[in-house]
Amino acid sequence: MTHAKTTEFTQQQQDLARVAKALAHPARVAIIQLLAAKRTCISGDIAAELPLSRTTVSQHLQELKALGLIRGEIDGLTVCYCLNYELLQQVRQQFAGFFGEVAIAPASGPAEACAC
Amino acid sequence: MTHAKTTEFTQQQQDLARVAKALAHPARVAIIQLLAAKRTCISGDIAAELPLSRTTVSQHLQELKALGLIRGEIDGLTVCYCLNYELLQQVRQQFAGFFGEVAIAPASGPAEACAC
DNA sequence: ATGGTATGTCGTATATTTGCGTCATAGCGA
DNA sequence: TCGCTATGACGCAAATATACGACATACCAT
Repeated sequence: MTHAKTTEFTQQQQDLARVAKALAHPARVAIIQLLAAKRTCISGDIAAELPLSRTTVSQHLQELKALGLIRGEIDGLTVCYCLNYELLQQVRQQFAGFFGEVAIAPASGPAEACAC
Repeated sequence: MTHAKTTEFTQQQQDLARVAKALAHPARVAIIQLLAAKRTCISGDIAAELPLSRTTVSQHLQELKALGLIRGEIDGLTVCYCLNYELLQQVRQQFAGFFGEVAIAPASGPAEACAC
């Protein structure tokens, strides 16, 4: 009985893990914050603000874009990256739901054995 | 000017990335949800519910414990794993703050060039 | 003590992530 | 047209994450 594998992970769990992974690197957190703070969202400008090479920043941008969290529109020579606020709101709800389900102390639940 | 590295990542960004990484795997999301749902939080029981070997689940538990999100108390032969609700609340606030800063559409900001 | 059970640790193999240099592409201006 | 600049794509190396079997430990019941 030591390993049973009765259930698979739910879609909800996989979705949450996917978006969490997008935030699992300081560079990507910083990129999102930068895009939220500044109006000028040019890829090159972003790279200049981060302690990473332009190539690496571009990769992180692609990852965020693949998830749909940011959008990139070509504007002549430069590329304009912007946040996808609709999806961000959705993700915010996703996290809020998770923490609402998980972060509330038992308080007045049924008695249990575990005392920790 | 292509790579400048003017700033480092802030502590806030690193902290958020660290907790996000903890949620970046479906197994760890599932573990937290299990601990929140059930009162019986024995390591073996947890492993039986997941499509992973007991060893792997134990590793994920160690990762969560290292971050402080869960606590493990030895109870005779078995180990009682419980959520650290205080820290979870803190993390919830951390995410709420991040999304509050980032997920709100500009609406009536100063005019900008980018139309996407 | 002895055996059985529940758990963590270690070593290892594979997959993924991260970071960056180099190249290719594509637009802009002289 | 001819460079020049901004940017993504490709390939590679190092680091990290993931998964698991085999072993070690510790506890309980007999």
